Formats: sequence, structure tokens, C-alpha cells
Amino acid sequence: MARRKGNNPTDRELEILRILWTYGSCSVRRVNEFVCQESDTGYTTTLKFMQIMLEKGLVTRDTSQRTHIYSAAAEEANVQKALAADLVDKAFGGSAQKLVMQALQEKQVPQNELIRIQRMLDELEGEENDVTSRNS
Amino acid sequence: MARRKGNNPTDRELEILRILWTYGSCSVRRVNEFVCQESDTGYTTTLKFMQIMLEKGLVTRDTSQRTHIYSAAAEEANVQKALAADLVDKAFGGSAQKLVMQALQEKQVPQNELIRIQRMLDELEGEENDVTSRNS
DNA sequence: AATAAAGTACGAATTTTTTCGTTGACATTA
DNA sequence: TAATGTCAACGAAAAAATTCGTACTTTATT
Repeated sequence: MARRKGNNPTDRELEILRILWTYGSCSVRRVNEFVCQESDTGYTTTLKFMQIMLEKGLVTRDTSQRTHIYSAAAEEANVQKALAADLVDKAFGGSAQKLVMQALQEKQVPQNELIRIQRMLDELEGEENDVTSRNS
Repeated sequence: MARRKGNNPTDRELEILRILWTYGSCSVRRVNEFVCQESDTGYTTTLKFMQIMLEKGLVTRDTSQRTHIYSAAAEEANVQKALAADLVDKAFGGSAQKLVMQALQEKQVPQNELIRIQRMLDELEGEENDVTSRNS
């Protein structure tokens, strides 16, 4: 279980993946239209990314028609998991728990619930780390 | 409540910040030693980053001695929050809830707990979005 | 005082990521 | 069939993030 450097998608790549996950297979033009809703981007820019992503195996495409149709190859949940793990690693000192608590605070979860969840996670942490026992 | 582009620290910057958060104020040399435990990095590389971070206001330093001592200026929790928000935005379609559930699954939280938390978050979601009501 | 050590500053090279212009193929239609 | 539009391929420019070499100061050591 070594340190995985893991080639996560870049921001732009992720943006495109999200479009494909959300709207399904698309032509470059269609993807570009969605991208442009966020910030103006040339058609060939989007095209280029999708070609790069093809090489990286992040997407597949159907070239049987003149207009190629691209689909996400990477699974949404997997990519999300990798990105979350990466963040935990880089910003939370490896503690997924801290990330969870941080995110929950954003959502205004009631105090008593926070404490409950925190406690549960603490216990799990304990088990994981081969602690012999821990009472409330 | 617009889209915040927010200048989050880059990976290297974050790495250095984490060292300062964890070990407190340090000289460049000391920081570099920690950095090198992960991957060999020239002294001046680390120095350069810390100078850049100074300009960006991510760190402060005490120059009263020849060896300057740097301290984190950005607060750990704030940076973590911003990074988590960014990830939620870019990878989870804005749903912090999904990030939480994803992270919890990593931690092998028991099924029934997951469901409970999920439900609670669902309810909060509803309130937040000013939905007048929502039944199960 | 001369030499070596330890530091900072700074410019610039490298690498990675993002962006686009141009070209040529193919299709549509006037 | 000539003009117009849409599209993929490709190279390369531009921008951002990383990395380091060199020069110059200050402090120790001999």
C-alpha cells in the first residue's frame, strides 16, 4: 500500500468528465457548449482536451459517424474517490474523518449530530488502528 | 453567493503549509528537510516557494535573525474548508453531501449509520434549498 | 585575513496545463 | 459545381506551477 501518485484528471478534464457523466455521450460541440456556459472556450480547445483524454483513457469515442461521439470511460464514483483520497492526503494529513467533519460543518448539521458522528468515527478509527478497546 | 475562483494554494504550497501547521515555525532548511522526506527537493526550490508564499500572504516570517523563520499565515481550517469546497464544486456537482458519503464509505461506516446520516443530510438539503416541504 | 559554511535573493530554465490557429476532409446547398 | 459550414487533426503558443543555478552576504573557522 504505497504512496500512489495517481494521475488524476486536471481541472479541465474533470469539467469535461462531469458533463459526460451528467448528460451522457456527447459530440465535442455539445460538450463545448456546456463548457462555454461556465467560461468562453474555443471549440478546438475543448476538442484538444477530449483528444488528450482519449489518449489517457479517460474517455472513449464512436467514430462511425463523421461527428465523433464521446463517452466517459472513467467511472464517476472512482474518480471522485481518487480525488477525495488525494485531498485527504494533501490537505487533511490523511484523516478522512477530518474531511468529513469539515464538510458537515459547512452543511450546518446540528451540533448533537456532529458529536454523534464524530464519536462513531472515533470508534471506527480505534478499531482500524488495532486499539484493544475504547469506551464512550 | 457567486462563483468564487479563490486562489487556493498549489500542491507544493500546501505541502509546505502542512509542515508549518504541524511543526510550527521553521527555517527554510528545516522545512526543506521535511519536504525531502517525501521527495528530494533542492534547498533553493523550497526557499523560492516560501518567498512566493510570503508574497501571497500565505506565510509570514521573522527576519530579525540571519536565518529567517517562517510561520503559516493562513489558518489550517480555513484552507481546508476552501479546498474541500473547491473539490465539492469541481468533482461532486456542488453536493457536499456526496463528498461526505464517499469519504464515509472509505471508512467502512456501518450501513445503518450511513443511511441515517444520508437521511439527515437529505433533510438539511431540503431546508437549505428553500423547498417548502418534502415528504419521504 | 583567508577559507569555508550557511543563508537569502533572483533570474531563468523546465514541466505541466491550457488555449488556440491553421489545415484539410467531408458535407450541404444555392 | 462553387461557395459555405462543420468537423477532426495537429502543432505550437501562452500561462501556470516547479525546479534550480548563480551571485552575493553574513557568520564561523583556521
